[in-house]
Amino acid sequence: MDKRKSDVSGLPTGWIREEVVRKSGLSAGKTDVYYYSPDGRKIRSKPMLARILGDSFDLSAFDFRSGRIISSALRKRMRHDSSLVLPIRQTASIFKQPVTVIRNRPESKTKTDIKHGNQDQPKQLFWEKRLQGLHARDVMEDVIQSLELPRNVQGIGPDLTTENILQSISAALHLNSTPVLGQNANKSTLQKNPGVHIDANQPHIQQLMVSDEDIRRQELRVQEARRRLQEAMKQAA
Amino acid sequence: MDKRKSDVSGLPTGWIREEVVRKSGLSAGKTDVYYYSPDGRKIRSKPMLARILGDSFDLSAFDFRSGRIISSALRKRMRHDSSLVLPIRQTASIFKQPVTVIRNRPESKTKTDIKHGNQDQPKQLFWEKRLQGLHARDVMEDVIQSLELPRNVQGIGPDLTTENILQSISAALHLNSTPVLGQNANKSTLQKNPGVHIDANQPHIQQLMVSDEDIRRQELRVQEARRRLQEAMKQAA
DNA sequence: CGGAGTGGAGAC
DNA sequence: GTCTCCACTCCG
Repeated sequence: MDKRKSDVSGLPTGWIREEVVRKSGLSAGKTDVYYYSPDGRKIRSKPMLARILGDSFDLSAFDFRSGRIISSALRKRMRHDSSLVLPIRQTASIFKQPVTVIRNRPESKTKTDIKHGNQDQPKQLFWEKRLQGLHARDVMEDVIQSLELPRNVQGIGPDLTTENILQSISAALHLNSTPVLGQNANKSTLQKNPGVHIDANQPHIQQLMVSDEDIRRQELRVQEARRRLQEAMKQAA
Repeated sequence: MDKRKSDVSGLPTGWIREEVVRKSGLSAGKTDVYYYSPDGRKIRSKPMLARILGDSFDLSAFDFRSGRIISSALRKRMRHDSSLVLPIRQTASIFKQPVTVIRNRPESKTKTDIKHGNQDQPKQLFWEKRLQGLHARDVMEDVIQSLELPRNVQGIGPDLTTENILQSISAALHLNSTPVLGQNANKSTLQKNPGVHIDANQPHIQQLMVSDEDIRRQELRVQEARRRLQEAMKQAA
């Protein structure tokens, strides 16, 4: 069968994404994307998804086809004919605030300008640093310890904590529709001029090799964890 | 029961169409259409119908749901990108004949033109007159006499024979999905400028009133015919 | 009658 | 042009 199911990074847990290739007809070869809600309902479009999730979840940046959060969702709004659009400031943070529009050049010129370049909201290069000093705590108010990173995962940037690096990787895994690889430029180039050389779509780690040995070691770890879980469940039964 | 059976104007004689209304579930109120072949088989879809009729009957313009020939079936083909479509003349009678396409205006202009107005094949207003002088004959080569029309069925048009009027009514009953009423404009207006005032979707008769008395008289005639048939079958048995 | 699968109008 | 979304078909 030409189907694939997978978890969905952009939705609450329990949602499943399915991709079905059309096998015949005028649209043969095209794919349809479906979601299954935790209670098993099949969802065939974003409006239908919005109806089921209700106000509990903000879908404005959710891309139905890819199943990911796309910050460029904004781009769509900017394509409207500016003469028809209400005078609304076209940025995300204060979205829907009325503002005054002043037009003193031909409309077509204005539209051309808007089209150029990346329409995403600017992103701070090291936004993770704003979270430094904040900690999740358990019910006893004790700080929850962070994960440890493998030695070959090397952060790139000024005074990044292990948490910062994890935040950076986590955000990339959630937001990217392209592979998450890390920074391509070498460390000294990056430190000379981060504003120019850092790839803002990649996490702040050096690119690294994952060897067959790494994969084998991880498999063993998973097997061991499963064995212990099995043990624990036997004890409970 | 919510069923209706009727003859099918778009199929060879002997075929019966049935309409069944769904009574419950998510699709309550929707109807399913079935056909019964002359030998009693139940047909549930157009592909199944095509398989049974084989090449003997062209279903391309047959609309399964309504049971009628839809000349606008052509419209679908005309929407394709003209650059991808084989050079085929887009008219019904010689459909699928290769022809040469000459383009000497911008393609967008051509497409815009195609979109406007009715896409059905043009129809001669008085095509029935081309059949004048042709007669069905029985095995003895004698002309089969036409029906007589009731006095209140009045033809509208130049020198229409009784046969012409019957042909016109018959075609309308076969092709229309709307009620067959006759011409709405009055006779003198029509004769002044038929090209403007004739409704090509209606037969060439004046609209007429059918009274309760007409209906009663027709019922009596049918009852009499049935009685005579019953008589004849008794004689044969 | 349900539902997978496709068609196609409308949005972009 | 391409894509989205939902109505519809067809068969279980």
